[in-house]
Amino acid sequence: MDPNKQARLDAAGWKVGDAADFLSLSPAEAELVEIRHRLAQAVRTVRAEHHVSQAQLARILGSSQSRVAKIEAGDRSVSLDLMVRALLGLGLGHQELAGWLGAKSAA
Amino acid sequence: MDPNKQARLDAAGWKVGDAADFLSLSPAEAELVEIRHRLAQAVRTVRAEHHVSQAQLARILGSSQSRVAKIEAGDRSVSLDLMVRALLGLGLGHQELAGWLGAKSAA
DNA sequence: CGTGTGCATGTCGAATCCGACATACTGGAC
DNA sequence: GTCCAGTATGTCGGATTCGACATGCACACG
Repeated sequence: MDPNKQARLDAAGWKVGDAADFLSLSPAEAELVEIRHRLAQAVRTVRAEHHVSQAQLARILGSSQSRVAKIEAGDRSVSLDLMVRALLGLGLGHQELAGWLGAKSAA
Repeated sequence: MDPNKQARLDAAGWKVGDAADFLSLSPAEAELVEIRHRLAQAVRTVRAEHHVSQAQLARILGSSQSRVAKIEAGDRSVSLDLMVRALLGLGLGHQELAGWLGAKSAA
């Protein structure tokens, strides 16, 4: 979070934590959320780099545009399986996948 | 594959390919198989290192021993989600997960 | 020998996730 | 302004995956 914003919120009497604090997630649950978010970002980024529309990716996956939109939105109805299949469909291998999982966040 | 073994099979008139050749999988399908195999291995290895039984891990996950066995066997009825949740339940974070995904295989 | 612990496999009803479709919102071209 | 491609959101019936349980096998200990 932007330190300036945090300072302002502090001054206003707000407690500042992350989503895990707020929802009281276990460490494992928080990690799963992080992973889902990273993969969702990866799909959106890689797809854009390849100049592929959601509809086109959907065809590659044998799915529909709406589901691709949900993948990138991190919708609750989307499993890790589908996210990973989307990335593989975009041509990534397991090594590159590991890169998206493990790389430091752009913050 | 062990080069010696391949040489022996060659001598016997066998064509030697990998599972993807045999089943004519697309690259993406082959990658998914690879990923599932790596995660299954990771669960078995990390669990053993922590001296945790399948039944104990099952309790951590809120699941049953039989499902943990299927996870480690790479059973078709097990999703990537469940495999990842198992690893997170064993205390791994997304970085370590990426390590298991991306590390070079022991061959 | 019997007993206990750990792991594997098959099957079930219930829960989740899927593709598909309808629909709505956006931003750029004309 | 009207279009249109791209994206987002909600819902549905059917497919997949879930936890649970039963059961079998192997191995160690007594």
